[in-house]
Amino acid sequence: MTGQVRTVDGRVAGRRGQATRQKLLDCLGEMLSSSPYRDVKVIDVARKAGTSPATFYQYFPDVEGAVLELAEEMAKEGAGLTELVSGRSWVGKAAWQTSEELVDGFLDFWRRHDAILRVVDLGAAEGDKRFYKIRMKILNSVTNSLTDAVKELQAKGKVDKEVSAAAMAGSLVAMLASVAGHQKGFTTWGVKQAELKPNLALLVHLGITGKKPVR
Amino acid sequence: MTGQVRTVDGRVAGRRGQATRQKLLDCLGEMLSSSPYRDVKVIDVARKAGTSPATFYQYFPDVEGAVLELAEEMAKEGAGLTELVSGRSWVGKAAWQTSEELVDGFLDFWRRHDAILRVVDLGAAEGDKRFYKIRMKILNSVTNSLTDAVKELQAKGKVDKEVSAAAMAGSLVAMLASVAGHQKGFTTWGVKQAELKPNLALLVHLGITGKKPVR
DNA sequence: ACTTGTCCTGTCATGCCGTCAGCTTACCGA
DNA sequence: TCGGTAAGCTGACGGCATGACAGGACAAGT
Repeated sequence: MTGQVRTVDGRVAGRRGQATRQKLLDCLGEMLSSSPYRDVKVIDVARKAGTSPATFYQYFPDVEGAVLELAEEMAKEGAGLTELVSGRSWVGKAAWQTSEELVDGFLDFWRRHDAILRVVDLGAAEGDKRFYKIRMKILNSVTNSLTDAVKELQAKGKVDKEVSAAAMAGSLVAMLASVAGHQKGFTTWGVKQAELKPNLALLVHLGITGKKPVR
Repeated sequence: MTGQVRTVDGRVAGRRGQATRQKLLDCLGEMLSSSPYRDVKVIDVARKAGTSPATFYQYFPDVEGAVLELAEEMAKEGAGLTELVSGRSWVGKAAWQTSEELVDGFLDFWRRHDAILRVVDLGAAEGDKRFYKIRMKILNSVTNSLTDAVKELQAKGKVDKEVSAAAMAGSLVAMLASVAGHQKGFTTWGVKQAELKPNLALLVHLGITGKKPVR
């Protein structure tokens, strides 16, 4: 289904080609971490990878195209975030643990990929469907699981029927994503990581179960 | 305090100068709404304003500098967001109304300024202190008020002492900002505005008071 | 009309973008 | 071993954005 990796002009990439392609992607990732997105130039990425701009254009249509590729890679790993929610219990003490682990896992993932996620976020906010799709792919893995959790609790009568499961899950995940994206900001401002996490977990718990946690 | 408006080379701008400067800012704002940040070029802004690139550089060091100016303008208006929280009641039915109005006001403000806020968000996430400061200026007006509200409730013994007021307020505001930034995304996906707002209000209420709302 | 200071633009050097033709390298079958 | 073929890379080029400057246009006061 994925087919082979192809160059822009249609050739199939061999071993060597894939290597340089990957090197370009790696260097692009580094550049994104170290300088503003607006200032990342093809020529810099190429230089950093020890090759020429022309080579870059052989594998990617432009910087944006390469970023999409990078984001795609990350999204695959992001699918694993589902496991932070699915199959977990949202009752009693276990619910608190579930909340904490979800927050932990989420913040960690975001911290590891903050540079690319920033750009994906921007692209999605600007209305670019390709970026939006990738963002969804990552967030949905968690959102859907959370939505199911809420619906299940509703079925048992433990949560008000009025609550829209999807909206609630979506809002919580958006919160996590946003806070994760500005983690550095929070700490610079004076809120410590140590008190940030429990509060996020508390909000998640409140949002899903509608009750204060039992610790 | 603000002093006079000055050109890059130090001259004070007169009436006519201020007009073209403002026109450039307006056009920049439009461009930001209609095309990706990365693709906004000085020459396009200048053309749209019916002037030349050289004129642009007389008033702003670069695109980023002009965006900062635009953001500064918006931040002034954003200070008014405080009134959505300060002096409101967080007890009983009134608390629900306060929550709803806060969400309403916030989403509305964000929708009106989404293009610039996107860029400010990006700049802040990338670690640019100037953008970060502006973001804080806007969010703090709400965050501080919310923090006070939580502390007050804590003093009355209505909210657990363990809760970090600042972290809670910060997380809620981050959530609002994030959801606001992806409003279009939510609707495209299938969550309607009508069910999004009550759920956000519910989360705000839960976060601040720790209780389910009385409607 | 002349001066003064503000305001705008033509022009130019510089540097990045994106493309192409052409060169080198690796692989493969005869 | 020897082409043949496709993959892989780059130098070079026209085109366009950037950013600096000097000089011209304009308004207001004298």
